[in-house]
Amino acid sequence: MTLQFDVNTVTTAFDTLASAYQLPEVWWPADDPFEIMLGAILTQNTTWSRVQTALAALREHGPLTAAALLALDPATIATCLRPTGYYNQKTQRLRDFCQHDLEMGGTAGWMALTTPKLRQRLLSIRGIGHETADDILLYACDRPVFVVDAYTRRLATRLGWLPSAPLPYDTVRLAFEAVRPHDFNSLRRDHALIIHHGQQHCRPRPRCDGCPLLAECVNHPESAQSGAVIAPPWRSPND
DNA sequence: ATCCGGATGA
DNA sequence: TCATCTGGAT
Repeated sequence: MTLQFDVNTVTTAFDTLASAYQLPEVWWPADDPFEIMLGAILTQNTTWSRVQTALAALREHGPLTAAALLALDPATIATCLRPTGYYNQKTQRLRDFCQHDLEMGGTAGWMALTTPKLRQRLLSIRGIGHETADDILLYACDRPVFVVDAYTRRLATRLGWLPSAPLPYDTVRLAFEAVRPHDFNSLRRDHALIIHHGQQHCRPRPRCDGCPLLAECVNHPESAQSGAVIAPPWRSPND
């Protein structure tokens, strides 16, 4: 199929989403950058509400700082992280991250690095992959990066922007960064819009009723562009 | 490709 | 009961 990934197509879609959804002014609320970093690690493969529960539980045992968290018994941390799932794994990851935070000299140390160096350093930490690193860059460190998550890939594939075969993370990130504004506020909004849209309509099993992007979705029969498509894979079993 | 866990809502 | 959840390491 012919892919359409040009600035006009992408801009139109984001503008449509922005008109369709009212998002909270602050998408990622937190008291400080360190708390955002913790949240970025804990939110892997879980819901945001469960991360909030876990962070609240951690706060019961002391301030959310690297030193205070490392002073806690790992079993205590694990109990707090239980609602987020993978609690043993995440306890280790959280402690690893706290160790790195201390070595960096805290938030000021992170902020002093250039974006490429910061990303490189984050990716070297066990438990921080591309998506988590970019969440931290964008939301904790105010860097203009486009975060690529499962929602992004799913939406872009269904819209006909990306091939169904998975592309490397940075390939997708750079493709979006080439067509989106390079300021962190815009990119935060983009990410928030994609997540919200992915939860409301473009779910693993899509809810196309009322989807604001129907007209631009090559995978939808009612779309003006539906001629470009292959059989929508998710329609085969039932539905 | 598989493992790592459990809460929540439909 | 089933689907989904702001992934990463092996």
